[in-house]
Amino acid sequence: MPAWQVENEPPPTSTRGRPLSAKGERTRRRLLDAAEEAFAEHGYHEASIVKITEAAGVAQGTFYLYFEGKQQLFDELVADLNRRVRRAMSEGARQGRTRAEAERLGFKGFFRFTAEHPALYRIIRQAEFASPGMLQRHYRAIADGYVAGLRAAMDDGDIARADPEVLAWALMGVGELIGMRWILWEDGPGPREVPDHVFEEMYAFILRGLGASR
Amino acid sequence: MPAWQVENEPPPTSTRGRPLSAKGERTRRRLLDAAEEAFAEHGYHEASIVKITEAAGVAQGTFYLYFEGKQQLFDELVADLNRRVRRAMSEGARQGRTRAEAERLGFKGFFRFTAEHPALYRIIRQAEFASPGMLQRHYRAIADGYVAGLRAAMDDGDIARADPEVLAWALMGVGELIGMRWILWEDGPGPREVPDHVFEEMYAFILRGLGASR
Amino acid sequence: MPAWQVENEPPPTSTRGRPLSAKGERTRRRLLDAAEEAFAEHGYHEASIVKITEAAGVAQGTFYLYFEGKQQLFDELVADLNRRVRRAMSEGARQGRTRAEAERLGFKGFFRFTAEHPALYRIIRQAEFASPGMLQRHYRAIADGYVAGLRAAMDDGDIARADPEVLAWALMGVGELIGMRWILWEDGPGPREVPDHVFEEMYAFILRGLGASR
Amino acid sequence: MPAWQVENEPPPTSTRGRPLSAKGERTRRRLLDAAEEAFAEHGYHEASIVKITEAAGVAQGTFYLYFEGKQQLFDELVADLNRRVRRAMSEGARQGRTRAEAERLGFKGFFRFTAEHPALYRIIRQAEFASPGMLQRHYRAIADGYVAGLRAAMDDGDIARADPEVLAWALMGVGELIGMRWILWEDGPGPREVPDHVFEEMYAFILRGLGASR
DNA sequence: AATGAATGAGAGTTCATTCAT
DNA sequence: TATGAATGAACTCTCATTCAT
Repeated sequence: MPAWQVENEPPPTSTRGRPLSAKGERTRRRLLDAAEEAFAEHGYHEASIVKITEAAGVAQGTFYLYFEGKQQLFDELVADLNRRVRRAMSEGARQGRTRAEAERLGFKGFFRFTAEHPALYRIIRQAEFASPGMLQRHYRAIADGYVAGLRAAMDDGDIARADPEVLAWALMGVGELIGMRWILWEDGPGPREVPDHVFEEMYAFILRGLGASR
Repeated sequence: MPAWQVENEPPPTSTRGRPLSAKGERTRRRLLDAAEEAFAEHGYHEASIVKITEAAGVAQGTFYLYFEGKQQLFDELVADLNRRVRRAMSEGARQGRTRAEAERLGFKGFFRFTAEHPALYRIIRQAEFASPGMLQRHYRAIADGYVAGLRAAMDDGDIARADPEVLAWALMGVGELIGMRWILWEDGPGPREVPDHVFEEMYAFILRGLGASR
Repeated sequence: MPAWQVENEPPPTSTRGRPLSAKGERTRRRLLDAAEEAFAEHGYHEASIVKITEAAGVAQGTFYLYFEGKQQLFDELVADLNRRVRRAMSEGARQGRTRAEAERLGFKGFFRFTAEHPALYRIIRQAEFASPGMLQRHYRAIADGYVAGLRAAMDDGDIARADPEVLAWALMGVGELIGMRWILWEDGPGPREVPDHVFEEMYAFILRGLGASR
Repeated sequence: MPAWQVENEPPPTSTRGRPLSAKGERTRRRLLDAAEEAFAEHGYHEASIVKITEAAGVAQGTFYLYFEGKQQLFDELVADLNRRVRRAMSEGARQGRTRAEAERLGFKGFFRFTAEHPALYRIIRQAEFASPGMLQRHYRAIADGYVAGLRAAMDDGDIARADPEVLAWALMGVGELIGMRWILWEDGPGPREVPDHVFEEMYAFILRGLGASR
């Protein structure tokens, strides 16, 4: 029941389609990291190629050896982040010995990831305009994971029967706004997780909402 | 208990101190409407002043007679929309004869408004970068309404005791993602409300989650 | 028999379609002139918008108030030059009292124009790649004028019967390479016409070739 | 009287002084061929080194082992094509048993070559800006061939006395525009020669124009 | 002999904003 | 109150060329 199982990603290639040398792969990674930070800090439009390449320590032209353009880079970043949250959620869930525990840890995984990568939120939210297709794919992929988990839980009688699609989006919404409020907008230095009591209150709300037998 | 009661602020009707003539007010309104549509359709950056003034049928220079710049226009739009959703929610709530009914109708009001003004979502979500301060104010104002309502309901024993701040953000999250999924992303022509069964499933989830006594 | 009669051109407008103010028309003219010179001197690709606007004494952005882009400017220039050569040829021809004289003066008109506007050659020849469609239109329009004139001359028995389309292109070729050799490539300052004896030798060749009765 | 006899220059086969190995020569040839096609199809500026090396199947850096730069490559291509047209014309002429026949076949040779190598036209015409010096040399070399042939014909009384330089450029012009119109611009697949009747009409025009005794 | 990652100047174009009218 | 021509900085992207391997 690692509901958000992540497909294997293809090895990175250059714009011309050739596989990358070790050095090339390093450069590409530097660009991706710089871009993630720039997009998260300034937003899609203000994060210029100049800023990104400067931060990565390469020339402007170099950028186009590894990405087709700004848009494609952004898309790739969204896909990458999506893969990574889902992996974080799955890995969290896998730790649980009971299903109930697994679900709980999946949620925790989500918050832990967003605490460590606030860029997730900030990049995803821009996708509304910068890359609408990717945005929908992102939510869809997470929703699918929830739907699968919820359906299994219903079949086992762990939670009340209800439309899992509706519940899935409700759960995502809860996670999204709680995370936004207590992780993203909490200032001060360093990564910060959702405070325990907030998590507990939220999780209690969810369990009751789902009609959990326990 | 119109929880999101809107302060009776006068709509801004002056520029550089001088009050606006009737004609001026009309021009200003045309610009605001054009901007709302442009921002919603193209996003903050792609919605250029040229596009906006063209749609409003005025010259580019005219724009700067009514607004200090693009940013200030956007801020004003966010504030305006915020006022309008809150009024829609309050008005919904006011129709209810019991508190339970009021809450339910408040929620309905929110969905009705977003169905009629998809611009709300699309503009709010951009505010993350285009106007971070306004974004927080927007959510804060809605959360405050929920908090007040929830607190009252707890006091009356209608729902279980819990941290109303957490619940408020959870509820907003549910509304946001359900609306996004079933209003914003549902294509086809014309405004479209959340389907009934989705609303019911969602609302049942919420009631259970809040521990509503019925 | 002004065979290259020129259609009336529409009044110039701005990019947004509005008719131009007097000042606007002056700016537009300055840009066109600067562009003609730049294209003729440096060729399509080397003639950058920066060079053109600098020569015209306006900012880069101003360019786009009057033209959609570099390509469209170039096309317009080709159309403009085409119109002007044809007018020069027609006006030459109109001076002649007999048809024979008219033809001769039409040819003279062509050479006079190219002497005064070497840009014609240099711009037309680039059109091969910069704007293939315009290039064909240019030659076609001139050829049509020749065909009409030749047909009339055949009907009157002034020249031998032959395929006028072939003859037209042959005549254009003669004019083009003679002009290139003796006008364009002749250096030294100032405009320079084809030397008299060259013109006479060339024209004798043509008359014989056409089987002119005298 | 193979008027356009080509000097027996050895094809260039060295770089930086060192003679080329067999493999090197093959690579160099591949680059030249790729370049001819690229220049003909896209024009000087659009034919990038990337496109050329890609088409040739070598790395970008390899290019600079064989050529000093784009410009020099282009010059060499022009020289090469010039040599080849002239050879084609000479070889055509050599087939003729009488001078008259030789001249005619020389012309035919020109058209046959351009039919098989439309790149000739397209590359030459770009030379106006890409390599002005080469352009003049190209026409000069062909004109010289015509001049020699015409002078000989005049001495033999085959054609009327006239300035051979003027006639030479007139003839080149005729060939150029007829070829452009009926070879280059005739679409459809595959190489295409000038239609017979066009050739005949054109050639009759030329013979009359030259005052050919036959 | 060959590679291909890297460069950086320069291209065309957009756009918020100003200001003389 | 309204215009719209003009600005110029900033943008994304291309490309001939170099050079360490």
